[in-house]
Amino acid sequence: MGRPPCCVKVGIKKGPWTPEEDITLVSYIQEHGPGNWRSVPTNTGLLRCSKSCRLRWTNYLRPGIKRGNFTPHEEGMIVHLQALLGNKWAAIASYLPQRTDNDIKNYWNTHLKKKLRKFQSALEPSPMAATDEIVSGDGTGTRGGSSNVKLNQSCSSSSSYASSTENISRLLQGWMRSSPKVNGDSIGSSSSAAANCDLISRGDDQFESILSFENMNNNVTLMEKSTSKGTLQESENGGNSNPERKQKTGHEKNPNINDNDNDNDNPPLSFLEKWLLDESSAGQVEDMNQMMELSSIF
DNA sequence: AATTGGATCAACCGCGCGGGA
DNA sequence: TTCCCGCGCGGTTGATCCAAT
Repeated sequence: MGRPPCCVKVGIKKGPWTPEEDITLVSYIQEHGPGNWRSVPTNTGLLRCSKSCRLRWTNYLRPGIKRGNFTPHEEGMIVHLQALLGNKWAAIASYLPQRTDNDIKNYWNTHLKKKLRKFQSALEPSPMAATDEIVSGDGTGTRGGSSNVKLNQSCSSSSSYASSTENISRLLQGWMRSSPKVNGDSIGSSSSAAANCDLISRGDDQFESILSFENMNNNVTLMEKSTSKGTLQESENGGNSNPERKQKTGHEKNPNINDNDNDNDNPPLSFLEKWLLDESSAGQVEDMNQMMELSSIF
């Protein structure tokens, strides 16, 4: 019954990736490009299953990935898109090309859900209000429930591995210079935590805001179409600028892309976004205003 | 200084879909 | 038409970090 796990083979390694494994994988993909994951472990000699290789690449090593703090703008977009699409993290990630679905999912589960919960309890100051899940379709309980929202620690909590990822980043930078733009963005930076922290500390929020906004703006019609039909149909060229994230049509378990409860339970989005903005650092106001305008479209 | 418990995030698991044989 | 395989997605887990006590 059911398919056996992909990693049942004896000798398949699990757990955290080592810098050496990362370098092996990156070197291979530099040469052959991403894809054909089945052959990656065989050709590289990595003792990992194909799935693990793909995941490592898409969630961590892929160029153009931004790690670290989510900007208020990004938060707003995620809240928007989550309300619109439900827990379709891959679809949401396609509107934030610098973020991975895993990142967004984690950020939602650890930060935004709490914020929303707080927000709802602020709206309904009943002692019972805060106990319920805000968004259904989420289904997962969060571990812990403290309102102590820590900002992203990935910059400060440098491990011994961080310096190793810098090496990988250097490796990738050479590749980026000679490769076509990834995901249509021209960040061209690295996947390393260190390099990304640098990017963030330089304050490139404005750039990403513009990027995100333009990306979203390009998809207004698409999303309108999608919602009116009740199914998510990403266009090949418009919505999904990430070639690795082609959304399969008809892949949804539930044809309703909106988790039904969202419409009823979530507060008005623009109001919510304002609140999110207040909670977060100042700045981004103009972009957020644009977002507000955009939100009225929905 | 040691302990404890919450927060975070990388990685794994299981399932469904699409394409090819 | 059916079956098998590879891929991608969403949910969940576990290791680690960090702040509070």
